[in-house]
Amino acid sequence: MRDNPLMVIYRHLFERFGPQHWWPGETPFEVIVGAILTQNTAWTNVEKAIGNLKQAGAMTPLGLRSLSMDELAECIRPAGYFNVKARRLANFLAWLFEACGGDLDAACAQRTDALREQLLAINGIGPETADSILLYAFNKPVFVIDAYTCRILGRHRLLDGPADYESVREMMESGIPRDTALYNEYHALLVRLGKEFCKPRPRCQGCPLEDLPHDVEMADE
DNA sequence: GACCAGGCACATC
DNA sequence: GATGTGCATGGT
Repeated sequence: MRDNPLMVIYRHLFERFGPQHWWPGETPFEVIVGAILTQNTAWTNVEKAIGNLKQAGAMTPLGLRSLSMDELAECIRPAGYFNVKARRLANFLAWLFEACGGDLDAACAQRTDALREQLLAINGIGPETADSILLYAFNKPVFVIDAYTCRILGRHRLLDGPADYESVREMMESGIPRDTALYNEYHALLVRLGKEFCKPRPRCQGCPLEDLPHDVEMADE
């Protein structure tokens, strides 16, 4: 395992950045709401929307369900795409109450693959959002793949060209020990690295991976 | 003012 | 099946 490039990257990142303590949410429900709100959106904007929801007493399944669509959209306006995301939150809630009686523990008690399938069947929850919920709200060992992950792996020549979500996920899950805490930390570290060094226009000087093989010019999106 | 941010669904070819 | 487009706010 020492020479596994994925674990080499992990060690570099952990040594440089330390534990990230993700996900920034006080409850599993808040993590789920955040996962939907952060779709293609900066987290700073999501925080404002979460603050509005808390102020409205809507950071529980019942509380959120009591809001009208207009009230919900108004609360989450700062997170962008507010009409779309209001519908997506409502879709998630509808599933939670219909399938699990509004009880997240009941949802969590299911097999991981069955739960993942149900989440993916909800309109507005795609693979990244589903896996973020599984890992960070339900503590299931599912590796979350996002744009940063693909970009970083691509630039370090660990992907053969553009790869689809599932194949990248399988690569990560088969390449590192199946461990929820490790998955949690690793993904958070990749996002941290991505935010600081691996934007579409990369800034590689000082990057903790700058001594590893990489190619900043590679077309990767 | 352009670019970017922890995507996804849907239309079109 | 692949590719393009709409959705929207706020920070840099």
